[in-house]
Amino acid sequence: MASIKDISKLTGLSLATVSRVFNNSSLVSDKTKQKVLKAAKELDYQPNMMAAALRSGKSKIIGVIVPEINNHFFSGVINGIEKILSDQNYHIIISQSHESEALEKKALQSFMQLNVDGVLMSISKETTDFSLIQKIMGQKIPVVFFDRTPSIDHASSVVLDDYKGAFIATQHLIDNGCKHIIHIAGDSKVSIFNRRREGFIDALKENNQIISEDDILLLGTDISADTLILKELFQKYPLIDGIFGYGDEACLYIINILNILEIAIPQQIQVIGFGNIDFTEHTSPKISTVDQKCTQMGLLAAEMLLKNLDNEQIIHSQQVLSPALIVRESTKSPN
Amino acid sequence: MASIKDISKLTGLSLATVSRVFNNSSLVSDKTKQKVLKAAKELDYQPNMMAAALRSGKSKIIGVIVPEINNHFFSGVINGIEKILSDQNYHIIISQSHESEALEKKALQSFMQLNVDGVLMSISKETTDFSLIQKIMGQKIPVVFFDRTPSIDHASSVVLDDYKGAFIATQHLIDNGCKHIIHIAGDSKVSIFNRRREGFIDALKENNQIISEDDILLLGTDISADTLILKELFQKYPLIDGIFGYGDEACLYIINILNILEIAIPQQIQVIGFGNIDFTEHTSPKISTVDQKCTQMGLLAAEMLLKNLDNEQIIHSQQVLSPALIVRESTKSPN
DNA sequence: TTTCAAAATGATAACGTTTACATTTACAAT
DNA sequence: ATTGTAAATGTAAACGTTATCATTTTGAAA
Repeated sequence: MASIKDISKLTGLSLATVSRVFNNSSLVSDKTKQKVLKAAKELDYQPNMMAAALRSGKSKIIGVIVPEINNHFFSGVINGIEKILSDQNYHIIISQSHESEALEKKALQSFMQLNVDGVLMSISKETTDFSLIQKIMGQKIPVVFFDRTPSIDHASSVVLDDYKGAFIATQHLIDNGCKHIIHIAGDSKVSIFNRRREGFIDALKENNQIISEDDILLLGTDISADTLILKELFQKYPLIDGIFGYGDEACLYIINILNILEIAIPQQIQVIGFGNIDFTEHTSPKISTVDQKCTQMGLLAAEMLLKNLDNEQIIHSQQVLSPALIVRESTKSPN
Repeated sequence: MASIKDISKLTGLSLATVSRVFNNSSLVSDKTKQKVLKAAKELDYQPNMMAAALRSGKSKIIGVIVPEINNHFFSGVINGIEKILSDQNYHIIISQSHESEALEKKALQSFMQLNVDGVLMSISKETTDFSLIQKIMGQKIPVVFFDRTPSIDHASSVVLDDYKGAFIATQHLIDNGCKHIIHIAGDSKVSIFNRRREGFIDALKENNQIISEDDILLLGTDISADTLILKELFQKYPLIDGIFGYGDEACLYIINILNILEIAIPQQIQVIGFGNIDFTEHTSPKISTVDQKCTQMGLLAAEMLLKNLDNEQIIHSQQVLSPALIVRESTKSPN
């Protein structure tokens, strides 16, 4: 592999000037610049990131941690992140926490050894100890959280207004004439799922609808058991006419159960999800849902990080994105 | 950040011995080893990968390129890769080609600048020029391809027997009594989709079933247009009783259309897919499919790479995995 | 005690950059 | 012609490791 030294020899210029060319320093004449670039091409020179990183202290690597890459939402965020950072010649290293605090810690350790210039992350469900994250932040490495944020002061973050998303989804069902709506809730360890639940409850309250304990269900483990649960619920409350699921997968699952119970969607029961995952467009009926703006979240998080990479002092800011209602076939169109 | 130098000062040992401790060299006494480790803990020492990589020429980084991380199959492979490599203290850097030759090239360039020790990749649909890949292989950097392999001599690879998978899926339909099966084909630029088509054709031939041009369709762009196409096809050939889709998403799409056309699955038409993506278990009916052994593919590819990382001379080998039939509700059970 | 090999440690030069500082060159102003 | 200043280039020391070679220590055998 050719190095800067070889270019220096070939052109007769010093190491410093050659280096300056690749860092497009202003204090190098156009003539020598061309000479260097020509030699570089001739020798098929590839800059050695490791050496540059070692010397400069800047690795040009950004570490990204998500719970699972195989998740429509997170991979959408990653796409947004890539769009911004690869333009700025940053290398991105993606790690998965698989919702494990230990794996998340391991990834962060790895990032520190690799001397990443910044971190973008969505914390795992399990994580309760933020000391390592705070240590990294203490070392003046900018960190931006997206979607799932830790309870830490002075943290930069981009999140979705999950409360609002749940609220507009529920409001949509109410506007469509639903009088008795139930909610399939997500893991209460995840704060965003709790906020969706709150949005659901408040939308009902604001419309003077009554909610009982029975109206919020945790399903998704065993389809035959869950089918029975729902069947009994429908017998107990025959007026149920709307379901708001905490996620699109949950809706697919519920729709499956409703099909088994031979309940017509949206005629008898209207169903709305959360996420706007690709498959919602390909199911029958197509699922109404709430778009999470994943790509935009990635773009914003990356931009926020970039600002802190350039600036000397780190500025913390919190951004909240508004979700968008997507009406398809599993709910009626409001008149 | 504490360095090896600080440990050296604190313990009074030379840089060399301290370094040896972290590379668990055999020629360092147990006593000094403990002393060094204690000092390391005290100073919260984190080895600097960049420096080590620069000096040793080994970055301990493996580059992985997949077309899309948001794809059940590829993310499954990545999980397999991670399992093997993170145990061996390798850092994994994942890039997406998004099926673009240019982005794939960019990722490879990036890998070279980062001095990756090895590459695991599945090439993009678009890629026709393998010169950069060959250049990397020429530099004695081991490369292992998975799933989608280039037409290159002396390449290590792990692939699925897509032909066999298509064959057993089709055979399953025939065993279930299907007399007229059609195939929803995938992009002919992707060789694995072509092999699936061949497997389909050969299974029919072997069972003395007749195939016409009409029996292989390319759908998936416009659902109302495709509904019309299928409606006309079913009118022309009322005996159609089986559909083999090149992928699970295609099946979801087809099932959606069959629902619109009010055709019963599997009573009137049996449907089988390819991939065993999570959602196939949550649809109604649950989709019969072919498992692609994605995690196992990742495990094997990573192991193959590891062997070549240790060995001085690179040994090329090709491994072919056998797919497994998964029978669910969209096909009948064979008697 | 001496001898010698093996085990353990040390000194030091790399690896390929960047960068502070020093030097040279170019060229306008005197 | 001389000076002064800015632009361009050069020198050399770092960055934190590893690896070669040299040196010391250890401890068993003679």
